[in-house]
Amino acid sequence: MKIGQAAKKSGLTTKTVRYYANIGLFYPEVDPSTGYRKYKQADVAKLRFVGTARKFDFSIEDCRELLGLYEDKHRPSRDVKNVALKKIKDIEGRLLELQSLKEELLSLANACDGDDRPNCPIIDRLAGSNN
Amino acid sequence: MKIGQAAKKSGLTTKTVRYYANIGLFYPEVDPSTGYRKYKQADVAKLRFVGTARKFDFSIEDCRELLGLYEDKHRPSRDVKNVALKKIKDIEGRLLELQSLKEELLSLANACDGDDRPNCPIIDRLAGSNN
DNA sequence: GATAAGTCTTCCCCTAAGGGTAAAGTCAAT
DNA sequence: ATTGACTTTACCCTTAGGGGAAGACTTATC
Repeated sequence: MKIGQAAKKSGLTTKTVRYYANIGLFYPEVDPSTGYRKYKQADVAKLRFVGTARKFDFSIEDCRELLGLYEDKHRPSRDVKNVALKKIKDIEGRLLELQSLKEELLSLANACDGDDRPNCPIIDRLAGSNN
Repeated sequence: MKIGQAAKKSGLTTKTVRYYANIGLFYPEVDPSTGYRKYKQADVAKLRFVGTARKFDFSIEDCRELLGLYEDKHRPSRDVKNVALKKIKDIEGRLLELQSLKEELLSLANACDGDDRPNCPIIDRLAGSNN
């Protein structure tokens, strides 16, 4: 099938599908006479796989690795798990950072009257009255 | 003072300071004979202000707005608070997303033996056995 | 005054993951 | 043969700067 239908079936845009081919995430067959990319069912499965992995916040490079493991029917599940655990660590790090950021912003916002008057602890904090 | 010292005093890189001038976050004085940017103490304060705001995850455009409020000694604190509240909403959204992502990844990772054998619920999930 | 080191300038390319658009070639149906 | 939908490559755009080159300037030393 051509790229449009492969995109539709995989839930991606043609732009994204083309991008994945360009960066060599995997190479679809190419009709040499027209230059059109040709996608098989297995290719659509790979696209869906990558699309799902992307939703799980895996980077393209992670996806490249995961796709390799997906295609290797003899992979050690350990390898997959390691990729997942690394991503979990990453997410946990960001969670902590965002959490503390939110805390401090909340306490600043709570301390701010939010009225017509100019006095503002948020501005004060950003200006460095507390570093 | 010249850009290098202003950068040092504000804890930013010269690259960043120059960038802020280029995008018009604020315009330092420029010596017309040499083209050198000249920073005053007040400019360093602005740089520090922006630097701190950036650590709070405010975008450059947010910083532009906050800087305007910072300089306006008659701003309504409401305006500042609104910027902060919007950012808090934003962060909360990301927190929820990351949280649920982490949950699902964790349960997948827990379900994966992580040994030499190929069977892997993580791969299965990404391949769409559960959408 | 000359020269070397350090600092400044602009300019261009790079990042992640595509989105938007244009020009040109192709396919299917009329 | 023509129309309209689809495809191709190619270029610029996004965030917030980082890296580095080439040339101008400054400061210190001789």
